Amino acid sequence: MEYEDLRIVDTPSLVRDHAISKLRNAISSGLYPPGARLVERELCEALGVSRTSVREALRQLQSENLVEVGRRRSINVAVITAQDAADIYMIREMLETQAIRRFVALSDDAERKALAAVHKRLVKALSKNDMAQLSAIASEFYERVLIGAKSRVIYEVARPLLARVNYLRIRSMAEPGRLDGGLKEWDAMMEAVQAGDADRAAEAMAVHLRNARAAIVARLEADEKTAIPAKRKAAS
Amino acid sequence: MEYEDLRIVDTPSLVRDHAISKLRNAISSGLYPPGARLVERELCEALGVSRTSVREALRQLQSENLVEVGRRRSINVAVITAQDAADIYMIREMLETQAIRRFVALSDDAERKALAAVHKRLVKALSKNDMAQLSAIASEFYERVLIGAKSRVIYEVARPLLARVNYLRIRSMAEPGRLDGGLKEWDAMMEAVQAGDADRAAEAMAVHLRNARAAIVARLEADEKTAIPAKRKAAS
DNA sequence: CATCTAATATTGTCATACAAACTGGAGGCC
DNA sequence: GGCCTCCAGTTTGTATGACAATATTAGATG
Repeated sequence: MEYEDLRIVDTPSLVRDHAISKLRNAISSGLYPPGARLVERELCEALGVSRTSVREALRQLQSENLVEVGRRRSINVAVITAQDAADIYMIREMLETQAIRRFVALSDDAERKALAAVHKRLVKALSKNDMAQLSAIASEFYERVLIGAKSRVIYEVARPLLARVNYLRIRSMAEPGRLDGGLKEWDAMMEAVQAGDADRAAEAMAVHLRNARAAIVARLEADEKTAIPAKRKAAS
Repeated sequence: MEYEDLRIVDTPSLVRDHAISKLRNAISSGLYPPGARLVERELCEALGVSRTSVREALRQLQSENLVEVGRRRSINVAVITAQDAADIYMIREMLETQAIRRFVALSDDAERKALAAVHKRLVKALSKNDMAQLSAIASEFYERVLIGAKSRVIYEVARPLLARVNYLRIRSMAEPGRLDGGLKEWDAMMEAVQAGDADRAAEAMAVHLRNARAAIVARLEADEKTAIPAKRKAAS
């Protein structure tokens, strides 16, 4: 999920970036669940960095809408409502259908091969019902499509959206029937990409995201109906 | 362009936010042109705040892609290529047509009235050929549409895109013929909104953004052909 | 048991400090 | 004169410590 830059030039790896990616992971994985309060001092200890760095990391996560400020200036993991999820998936559909079209048109051989490899791993994980693994691989698939589309802007806009729904994916894939349906969707996408058929690839992506959206929105709406939790604490 | 929060509760106005909005303005207005290097110490002096605050502000602007890190860690005002601009406008078209549809469906009377008022000011400024003014009002128009669409997600995704092209708008509107064409476009949008015709409003927005895109991309391509400036300094 | 008050935590901001990387120049060398 | 090297000054990244203004909690009190 996280790739170290292997570029020869320039990458003294910043403490801040490390902190950001740790926090992102903690949120994606659900270690810090939606609504959990993030206390600077605790994060300093947990990450072993100074408050300076933690604060800069938080500012960035804030811009990415992974965390939000509560009424009293507290920083909480962002809560995604059913409405939010519906909108995010709608926008993802717009962006990622466009992205996969460009992937078909612009990707080089290595990129297509790499995508196929990811797809293969996906199928394998799918057969094992390993949700966490599956979610991580799916993330990588989407991301590779975005990268192969070779548009800085599309990447910059779509990537944060991916990050925001990351932690929802595990649950959505656990919806009954979602797994099998999912398999066909991934296959269709991959096949269209390899056939170089942009229209079909885009349509397959659209179908996939619409189905994912339906599953996630349904789940969130069900959640919202049952529970209005007042406060949630972070996992220790 | 910048509205102070008038909410009764909670708004001790942070130094950091002040810094962010000052910097945003400086970039939008062209005071800090694309490529200009932003030196922390200078910003501290200019803004009269500590390095801590400046750095946190920069992190945020960085997430918003208004500034980017140069090869050796320097922070520069983001340079937008013709390709970037084309993509940004493509995405804006997707998002803002959706937004104006929702505006038509969901806005209340006050919001429609406010939008009409902005439109009126727009027309006035247009007749005076006051580009800077015009750009600011146009910004407000787009923003009000986004707000009236009542989708947190759409707003969060589209708003940074608006900010990124802000400084380009002045130049694009100066393109010959763009002004008059622009007037018709705005009128069409406003009329459709007031008629409650979502389809027509969306189409008008799409046409408007496509035209704006064409003007800006043409301008940027022309620029890129003539000059490959090595370094640019910030205005003092 | 409800409330008010005092002790404690948390956030926002500033001032410093210092290492590492980078920049620009002064001299020195050919 | 042109070129290279090494030194001093910049700039960024990070850590600390301090302090005011609020929140939150715990306690004391009726």
